[in-house]
Amino acid sequence: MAAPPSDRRRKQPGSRDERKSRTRRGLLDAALARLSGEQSFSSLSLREVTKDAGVVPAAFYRHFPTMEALGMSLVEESFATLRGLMREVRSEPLPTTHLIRQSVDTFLDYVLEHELHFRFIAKERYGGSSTMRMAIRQEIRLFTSELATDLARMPRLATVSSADLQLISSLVVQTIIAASELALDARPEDASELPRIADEAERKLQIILLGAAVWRSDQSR
Amino acid sequence: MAAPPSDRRRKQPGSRDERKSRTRRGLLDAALARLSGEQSFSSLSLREVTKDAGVVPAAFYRHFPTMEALGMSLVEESFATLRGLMREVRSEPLPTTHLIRQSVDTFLDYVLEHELHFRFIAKERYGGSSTMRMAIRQEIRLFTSELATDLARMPRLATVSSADLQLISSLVVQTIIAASELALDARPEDASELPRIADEAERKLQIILLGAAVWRSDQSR
DNA sequence: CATATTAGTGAACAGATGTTGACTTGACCG
DNA sequence: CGGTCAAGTCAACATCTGTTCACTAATATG
Repeated sequence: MAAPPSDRRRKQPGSRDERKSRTRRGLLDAALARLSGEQSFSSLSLREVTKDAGVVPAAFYRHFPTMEALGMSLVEESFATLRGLMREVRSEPLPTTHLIRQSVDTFLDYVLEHELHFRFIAKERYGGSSTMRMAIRQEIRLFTSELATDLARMPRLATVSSADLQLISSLVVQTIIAASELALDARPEDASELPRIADEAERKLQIILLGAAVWRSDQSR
Repeated sequence: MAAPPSDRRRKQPGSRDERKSRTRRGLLDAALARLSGEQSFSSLSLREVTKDAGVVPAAFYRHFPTMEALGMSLVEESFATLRGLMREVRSEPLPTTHLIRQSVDTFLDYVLEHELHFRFIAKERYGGSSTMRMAIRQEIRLFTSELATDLARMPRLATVSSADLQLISSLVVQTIIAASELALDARPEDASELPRIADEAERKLQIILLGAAVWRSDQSR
């Protein structure tokens, strides 16, 4: 008469470590999924996360001491994927024509591919706790510096000082971030929206690089 | 022997409407104050707001149907003050030298003067509900358009088409917003931080305007 | 002056929240 | 094989949440 024991623990396969890191991923993914909606991280509850991950609330503490810690992990892994993009781009030969347009397209594609991570960053960049904000700002600063060394290789920026390169890179980054945020909010039903955003970003970058090339020589005002 | 009745309702002066709008302000201010800390709007509870405003939770509904409505009021009044700044600036004669630097300083001063409002906007610009985000984006678009008409009066931009002016204005706005967000997070104990932020913004704007002036003539690539 | 409005009260509710402790049960290792 | 370790469970807790309802008392109105 005894029915087969309805075991709620039914994730069978894998060693102990594998199973642990799998539910850890489950928690991170559950949080990311929730954050793609209307909620912000600080309004996200531990219980919601564990529920979506298919785990009891108390199990959360086996993986993170607090929600804040989970948030920091999300920041870290978001920028880890971004570094992946940079490595990828650098390994390929640079296009000689339409370099700006191609870079914009590549970046925006990447953002949409990792939509949830970038949505999270966009929200927490200014909305999160101060430790989170500082962590994100630090990562962006790092990204800006790396981009600056890439910009130095452009012929028309050959004569620019490294301090000015930093400035220009910061302008480029803030422009591409703004475009990313628009792209994330673009309604998928309007297919013309994304190219328009890319167009605008491209033109902005052209203006910036144009100004940068004249910048030094005009230093005297 | 009867002590004077310890009336909890003790905001005496004013007509009924005055008192109503005073507690309404109290609610708005309480929310703003809370949001200057670590919380985000979506994690702000109705009870916290009413408690700080010195009013019982149920009284909230006499002023707003929901927290979301209070948030929209905050958006509205934040940008109302910003329009105030624009009117102010336009009524004064434009400085003929250091125009960019003076504009940057004026704006950043204004941001710090209305710190709480701008902190709120910074957080909710990407962290809030989609209706809030859209409202903020719309207001920024409006601001961008108005700035574009002002830019048109600059001698070196006289030949620029209105579509391009819009583009340039958007660049200027995104730069000044980025500077504002940095200024809001500047540690007050380091007095050198604010001028550095203003310096950076000034130089960025110079690059942009420089590029804009050459832009049209370079249209052929 | 009598009456009607209405901002604010106070208590109660059903539900959600973070954190705890003692427990099970399967994988690991000697 | 037998003991240890740890991921996950379960139940309980005190606290906070939004919303409701009937109420009070002061202002406004006719």
